[in-house]
Amino acid sequence: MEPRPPEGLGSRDRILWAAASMLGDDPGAALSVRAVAARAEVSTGSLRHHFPTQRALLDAALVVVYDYLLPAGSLHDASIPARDRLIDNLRSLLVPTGEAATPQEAWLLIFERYVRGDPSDDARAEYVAIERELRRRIEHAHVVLQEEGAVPEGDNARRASFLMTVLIGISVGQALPAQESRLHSENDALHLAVDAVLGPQG
Amino acid sequence: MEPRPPEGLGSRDRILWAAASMLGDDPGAALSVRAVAARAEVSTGSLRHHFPTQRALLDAALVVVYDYLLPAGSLHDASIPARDRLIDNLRSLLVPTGEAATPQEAWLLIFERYVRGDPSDDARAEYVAIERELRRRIEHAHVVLQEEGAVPEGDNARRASFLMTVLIGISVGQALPAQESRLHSENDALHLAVDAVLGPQG
DNA sequence: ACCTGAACACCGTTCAAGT
DNA sequence: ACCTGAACACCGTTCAAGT
Repeated sequence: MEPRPPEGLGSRDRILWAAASMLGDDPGAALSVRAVAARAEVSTGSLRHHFPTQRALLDAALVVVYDYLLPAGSLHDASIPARDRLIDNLRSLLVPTGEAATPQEAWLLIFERYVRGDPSDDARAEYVAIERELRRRIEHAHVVLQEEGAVPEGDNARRASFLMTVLIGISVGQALPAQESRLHSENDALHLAVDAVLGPQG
Repeated sequence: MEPRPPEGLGSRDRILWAAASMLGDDPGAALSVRAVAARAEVSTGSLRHHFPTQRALLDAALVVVYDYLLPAGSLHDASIPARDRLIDNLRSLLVPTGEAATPQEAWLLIFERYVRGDPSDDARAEYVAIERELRRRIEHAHVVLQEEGAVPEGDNARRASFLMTVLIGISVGQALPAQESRLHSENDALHLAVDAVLGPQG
């Protein structure tokens, strides 16, 4: 039942294949050392040799998944300022997908499934996985921009966590009644948040 | 060196005291079963008896910290840095009030009244008024701090709008399922947001 | 350099056994 | 009911030892 790594791959590539395939099975998967090493059919020591921390492994796996396996937006277009690309990337996460056509529908669904009436452990886990995947996409955007030197080193998980909070705030704000156009204040919030994260110079 | 629980407390209260004191030492503390149990001087089994999961323990500890130990409105206390007072002020807006006892209940009510099924104009106006009042409180905090010269001149409405978005994000985050303690990331988000608004020097 | 697998120092949760 | 502490099934990281 367990999928096995393609033949002819070196250890490092088997590890990346294993991690990517686990994210493919479940984008919110936890990626523990032992689980990835087992699927890659290498030892935990070998995994640690190629990827000194879990962060390093996760970052490398996300590059494989998002840059190599999934279509890219403007993220890699070096002619656009890093700040704008990050904002584009975040904005793309705000677009409702799946069953929901509007922010109202989207959040009503989310609350129905994951908030109302003491949701089951399965339901909770499902939401946690969804959020983790979004977080990872944001982290990945940071890694890409960092590789260009366009974004300073720093705690990308922390940055992603903050930006996730701002995105939730904006998205819920879209669902709530408002007197005037939100377009300007949403844009403004995204810019302020991204500047807070990228540092003074932007 | 290790602080010891006050005498005369029952196990449950010793556990809460231990958890609260650890959060007092470091709001980002991890609160592991063993660490809390050790400071409380009870067994892990006893801790689990009173608080069946880490979530339950953390939630109970947060109630102690925020509702019981920190009821002070610090806005006018010039001995506290402006930045900290603004954060305190924002945090006070996050505490559920009225009919709702939890963020879950609060947001379910809000969505029921102001989002589901094309709300009436009256309902919409009601929400707009609530949000305006919250915005005003945030703006007011800016004004108070500006009068002291502790906050630079600037567009307070814009600042309040951004902080409102972040507060909504944090509050909805509190209602949604999460795997780990949100305490640290919430704190972090508040700090990042306030720094973004107050400018580089803080 | 690359790899192994044990060891270390942690987690949260469960549970038989005591009082 | 309350409490104990061992046991279980996990973590991520380190490291001596092999090739």
